[in-house]
Amino acid sequence: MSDNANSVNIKHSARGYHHGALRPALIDAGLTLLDGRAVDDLSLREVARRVGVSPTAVYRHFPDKQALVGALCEAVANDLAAEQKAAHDTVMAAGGSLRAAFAAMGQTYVRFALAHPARFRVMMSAAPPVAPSDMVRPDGEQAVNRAMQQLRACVAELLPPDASDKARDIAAIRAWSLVHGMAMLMLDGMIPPDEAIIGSLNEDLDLLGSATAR
Amino acid sequence: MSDNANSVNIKHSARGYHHGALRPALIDAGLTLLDGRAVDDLSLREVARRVGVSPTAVYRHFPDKQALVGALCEAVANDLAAEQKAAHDTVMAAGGSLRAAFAAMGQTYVRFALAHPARFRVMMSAAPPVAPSDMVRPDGEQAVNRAMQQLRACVAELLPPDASDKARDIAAIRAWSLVHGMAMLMLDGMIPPDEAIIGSLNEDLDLLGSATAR
DNA sequence: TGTACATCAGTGAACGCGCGTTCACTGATGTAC
DNA sequence: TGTACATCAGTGAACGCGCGTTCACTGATGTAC
Repeated sequence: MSDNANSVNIKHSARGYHHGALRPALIDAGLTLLDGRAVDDLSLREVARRVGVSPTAVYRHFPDKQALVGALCEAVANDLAAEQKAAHDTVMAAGGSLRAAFAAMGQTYVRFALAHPARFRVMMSAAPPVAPSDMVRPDGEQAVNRAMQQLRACVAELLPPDASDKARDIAAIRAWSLVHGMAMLMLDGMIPPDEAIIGSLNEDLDLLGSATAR
Repeated sequence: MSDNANSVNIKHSARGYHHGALRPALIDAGLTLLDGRAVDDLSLREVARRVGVSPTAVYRHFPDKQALVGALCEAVANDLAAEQKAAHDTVMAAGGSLRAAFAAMGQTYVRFALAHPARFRVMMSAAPPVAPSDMVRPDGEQAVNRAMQQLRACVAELLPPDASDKARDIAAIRAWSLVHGMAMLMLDGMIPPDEAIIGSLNEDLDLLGSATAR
């Protein structure tokens, strides 16, 4: 879905696109444009332009710009989830430990962020920053969280059977925080995007896993 | 500097502000406006408006908007550094361990982000997101890093004397990543901003300290 | 102490820009009889 | 098979908006003689 397919020229008839073909094309164009632009520099008009369609046409498929961005967010979350799953499965298929598979997922997370900074950021913008007054999650942006279920599931398996649900939650949050923080600091240029640093996650994730087992 | 001082009405003469008084007032107004707006919704014109000055006046003190934002970034970094130092010193003064002081700094970091989401974000935007082509840090935005020296210094003290420089770097990066990731995930509404979760940093930072000591 | 003058922090009007969104419309597609 | 018609995904012009930045300017301040 996020493949760099040249989404222009998929017109097939004078009418325009085959039924339902414009929506995925718009999402694809949006993702492609995000490789080079900052998140806030992405405009509805630009997406339409890239697909070769008038800005108005977008409104046939999304109620407004926010909905378009929401669709982008979901697409990115799905891509990341797929890459994480692949990393996990590859390690397991090669006879690796569950912990090794867990670490591989974390490293995939960071590498994904580095490979697609703006996509990664738009994914995190799904849930709008908490407003000062309402800290409650506005729900509806659960695509990312769905993607994170894998991580939770993996963490849960790493913990001893008698671990409480709360212990599992905390462990997952710790792991996600570590990996997410490293990704963000690298994206923001605060720490160098070195593979050596990403590699150090192997040990950390291990630690986080065993530590919470207590 | 970031205190919520009412920066309007500091005019003293028909001429306008006392020599050099506008610049800090603009920074102060910018910080205040960031409590309620998203980072990208902050405009130069709005900052000027709040101080009660024409947009053009800003250009007497900053070459362009980016310079204004850079000044905001630096101010926030200094505020955070001050709060971290205070947290550290308070623990130490109460006879706490160096590790406890270290953990207190980390928790202060997260709480600061929660208290001032947009300020925190503008601080991280100091270094523009790494462009696809040039991964090199554009330097000049070292205010944040200067603020992080404290953390590095504290981590260094926690490590055994024979630890290599690289080990110290990695340890500091781990700690910063964990704490930063938690802050960002909370700001983005991905995990609840619970004090219980922030409290769990006590154990984690401990672990990171001892783990890297190996 | 007074006058002439350079400095410089402000003003206010204007610019061009791209944006998200709305409107009335067009014309091909697919369906009912 | 042919005709009438509803559907609906597109068009293109237009809107109002606030933005960052520029321009020529004004007028108080501080200094030199």
